[in-house]
Amino acid sequence: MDIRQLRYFLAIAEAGQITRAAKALNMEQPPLSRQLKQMERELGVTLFDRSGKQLTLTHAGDLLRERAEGLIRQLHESLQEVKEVEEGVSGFLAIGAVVSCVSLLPRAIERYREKYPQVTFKISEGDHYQLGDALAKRSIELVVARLPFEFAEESPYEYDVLRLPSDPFVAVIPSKLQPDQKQTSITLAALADYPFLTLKTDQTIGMHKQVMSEFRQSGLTPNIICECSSVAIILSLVAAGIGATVLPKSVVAMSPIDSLRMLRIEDAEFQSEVGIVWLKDRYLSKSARHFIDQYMDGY
Amino acid sequence: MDIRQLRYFLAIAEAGQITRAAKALNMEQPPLSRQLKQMERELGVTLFDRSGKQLTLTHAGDLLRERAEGLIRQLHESLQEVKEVEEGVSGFLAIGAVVSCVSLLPRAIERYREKYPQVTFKISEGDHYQLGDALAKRSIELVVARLPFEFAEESPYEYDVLRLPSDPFVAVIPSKLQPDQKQTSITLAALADYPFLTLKTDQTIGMHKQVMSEFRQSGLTPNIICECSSVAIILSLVAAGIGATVLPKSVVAMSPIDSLRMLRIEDAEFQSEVGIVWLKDRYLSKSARHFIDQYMDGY
DNA sequence: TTCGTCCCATACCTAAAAAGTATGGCGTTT
DNA sequence: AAACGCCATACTTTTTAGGTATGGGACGAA
Repeated sequence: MDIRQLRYFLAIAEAGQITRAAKALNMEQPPLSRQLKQMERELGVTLFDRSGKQLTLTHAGDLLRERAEGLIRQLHESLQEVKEVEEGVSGFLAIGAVVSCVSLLPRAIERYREKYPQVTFKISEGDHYQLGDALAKRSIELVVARLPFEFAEESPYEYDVLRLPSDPFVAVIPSKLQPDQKQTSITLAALADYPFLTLKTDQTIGMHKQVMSEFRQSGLTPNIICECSSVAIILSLVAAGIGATVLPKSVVAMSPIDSLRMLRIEDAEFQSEVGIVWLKDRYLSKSARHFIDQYMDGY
Repeated sequence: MDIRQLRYFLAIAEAGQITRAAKALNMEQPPLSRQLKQMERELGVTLFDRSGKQLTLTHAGDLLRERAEGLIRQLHESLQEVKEVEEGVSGFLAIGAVVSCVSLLPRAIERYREKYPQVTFKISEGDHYQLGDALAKRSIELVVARLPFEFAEESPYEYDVLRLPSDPFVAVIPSKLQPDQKQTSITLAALADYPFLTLKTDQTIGMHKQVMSEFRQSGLTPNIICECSSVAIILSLVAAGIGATVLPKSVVAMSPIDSLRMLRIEDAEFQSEVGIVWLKDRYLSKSARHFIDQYMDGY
């Protein structure tokens, strides 16, 4: 049974005769007659009562008419839905982000949804390793992360990257250890005097290395008293006065807390590169492309 | 977009590759490749991500898979339903009956539903004229009526008839006018002495004529004091003692009332022929055929 | 790295199915 | 009775799907 045959059948049912239906379908009468007959043979069913001068539906035919109308309507709707997903105006977009970048998402998503209100999001958070894995498994399409995006010695995948405006590192110091309200910056050397907290796990070590190398270039070695695995932990420790740390500005700006102060670092060109990362030469949904394009256009 | 293509698409989605799907479909790989490509072109949609070694569904493809599965399932179910209606195991059966025959329906329907519990009924009641009209308009398929089934001088339709066991006419007499409890029969002559009620309207005159002609053959002329249009009216008038009448036995037996008595008519072969009537050489649903067959088998 | 394997895509050919044409039969209408 | 309208059949043409041969690209093993 074929969609075309269902259409033919409906045309005949509506016209009440084959000749007129054939005209409506822009075809000749004999092929239509044949299709109807074949359909009835295939189903083992009499669809029309031909005994009168006018073709009338049998009970079976009337039921088929109802069902066929529904099916054809549903088919159209489904194809329309599929097209919308393809065009990126509907469907969903799965994005992953490292903790230190989640603060960038709300604004981006808000902007995106202004243009494509039908698109929903699936956001996951993880370290570079988890996110790279998720990309490979295609459970997410885009990653927002600190650059460079590396999660293993040698990944078998290649990535495309869109660099976002870089995010300057700032010093984060407990208010109680830095009572001078007017001071807005600090030197690396002064910073190295504080007990130091760093964001580091076995899996995510990139930012830690970047910060350390900056100190090392100035001949300094901070006194690391704690390695923390999450931003929430490190900020709460700083707020409690345990020590100071260095974090990308956007991370700190997201959660302003009275008990800690954010200071510019005077003597270092010290920035965290942030980027949107995706698998190179792999299929990217239109939704994901739109997300990227939004940044491309923006800057 | 074609059902076949949806099947192909689902096979590919399930197999994860075209070659294996082609094997499952008992066809070669190139035609399947082409169909998929054509489908994507037709929809303007990328359904599979071919960049990996394994074909994976895009978001649009995944949506189409869901929809296609639903559509194909529904199509099968619909065709199955249609076949069931054709076979007469499902659907409905529209029957008309004259008032004096409705008493025959309950048992017939009960018996029918034992065999075809999925079939529902639409019953309408009317005179010969209305029922013939309904047959012509195909709003009913069968009529149960007194024979002969004639409703106009010349009907443009021909009918097929299945005669049912004939229904003897009985005299119906008010208990108060016939106090002898033991008497079970009466002569035409005795009956003609009662004030007579008859079932007759302008449209339905058959039974009246039959009864009158029977009296006439015996040289009797009943004293007709009232023409009634319905069984309910005539029975209530008899019960009230207004007069006597003659009705088919089944009609009276249906509603036994203390205040009236039913007597066999001794000296007349006096029967009402009952039959199932339908349009000759016209389509009859299987349900209707089954209904007729049930009587054919029964007797 | 290179070779072999697996899979998809393309080009070309064959087969099947659908559409078109011509025509005849049947029933209704005038 | 003749004319018309509609359906059905037989036959032809066109379209579309399916099959065969083959090449290119990715992946894995040697």
